[in-house]
Amino acid sequence: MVKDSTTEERIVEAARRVFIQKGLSGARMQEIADEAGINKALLHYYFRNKEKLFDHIFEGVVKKIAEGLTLSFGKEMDIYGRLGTVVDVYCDILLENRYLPLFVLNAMNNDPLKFAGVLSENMVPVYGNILEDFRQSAEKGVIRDYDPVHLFLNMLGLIIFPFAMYPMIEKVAPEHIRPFLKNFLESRKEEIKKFLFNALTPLK
Amino acid sequence: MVKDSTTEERIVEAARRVFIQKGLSGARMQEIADEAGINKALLHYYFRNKEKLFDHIFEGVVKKIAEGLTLSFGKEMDIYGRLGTVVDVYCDILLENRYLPLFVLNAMNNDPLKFAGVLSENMVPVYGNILEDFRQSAEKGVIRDYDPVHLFLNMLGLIIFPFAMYPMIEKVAPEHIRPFLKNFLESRKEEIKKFLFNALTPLK
DNA sequence: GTCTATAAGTAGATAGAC
DNA sequence: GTCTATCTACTTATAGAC
Repeated sequence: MVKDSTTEERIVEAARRVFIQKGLSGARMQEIADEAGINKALLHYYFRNKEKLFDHIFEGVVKKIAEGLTLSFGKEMDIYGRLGTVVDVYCDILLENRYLPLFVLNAMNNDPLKFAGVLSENMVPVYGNILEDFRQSAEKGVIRDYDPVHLFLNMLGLIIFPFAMYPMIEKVAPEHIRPFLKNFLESRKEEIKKFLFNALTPLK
Repeated sequence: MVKDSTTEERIVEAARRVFIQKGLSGARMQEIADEAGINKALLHYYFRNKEKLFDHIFEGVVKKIAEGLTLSFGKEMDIYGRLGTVVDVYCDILLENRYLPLFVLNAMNNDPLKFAGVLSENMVPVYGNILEDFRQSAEKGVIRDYDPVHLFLNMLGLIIFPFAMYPMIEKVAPEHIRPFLKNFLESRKEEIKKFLFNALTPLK
């Protein structure tokens, strides 16, 4: 509980922690209130009900991810430079919060029609960009010929899945291998790029 | 509700459907009872409480996955044949139930210490096998030189992640592209193998 | 084994004082 | 804005008849 911040900010931070870890149905308003150092009534004063609070958190999370990715799109690059940046930025985001993938997937799974709007609104500009790059690069022969959608999902899987698994790996890892785990996640960036680029580079 | 099966069987089937879709905290005993065509009291008669019922379902799901994978390990093959089989079998399992990845990940996330035992007990024999194969093949130069653990996670990400995303894609897809979606998932098998093998095959 | 009825506890939400 | 106290509804779990 950080004291020099507004009540609303503290609520949002607390709610983010709890919702991200436990999901909508698993989270308790009481726990969020405790984390924020206030009481339940005040949660309702600021956000009316649990659902609205969750929606607010979800939108914030998605916007932050999209924003991080968009910022990395400024400069002109070839496809490999660009994908390298996507991998790096995405991994950095996930390194900071490893529960994000499950959080987003679960929300989408529970109420797709509701959250699809938020997600596509924010992510389509980013993703559409990459897809178009894949298409053009394949045409020019700069990368091997894959279906762009498959290729795109392959990349997301390489980046996101290990982070989605990580929280559980971390908790069940025997003591003597713990020190290696942090390095392991850090090294994923380079490993993903190596693997991805090997699959992409034409034989010629 | 299938009539010619024991009550316990119907409970287990109903519970599997509901738990897999909604998770532990999202599932309601009432809904499971309704799905099974019985009443709540009977659930408790057979499984004492919600937690024990969930544990039973989780173990069954993990065992079934492990079993499917193990069966495919009978015959001798080179690494590419073997990985091809793993991809095919895994995809077939996930095609039948696309909610499986999220279900397992969430359970592990909620209570890692509890479910780690079940998971490692069943999966380590299978996964250890593949890891060892990676190690030896890299040594022999049959595949490129990757860290086996990274490589293994890469493969899992390629296979599992798109299926984990699929339920939501399906529900938000506009009408006119629906017909393509089923084919898309089917075609993942071949796309994964193509991508994976391209990344693995040494340049020489 | 299966049911109805109900107990016991929990969670989200509100009323109203300060 | 923030609190305490409380309401209402829901959920798991049990008691007890058949």
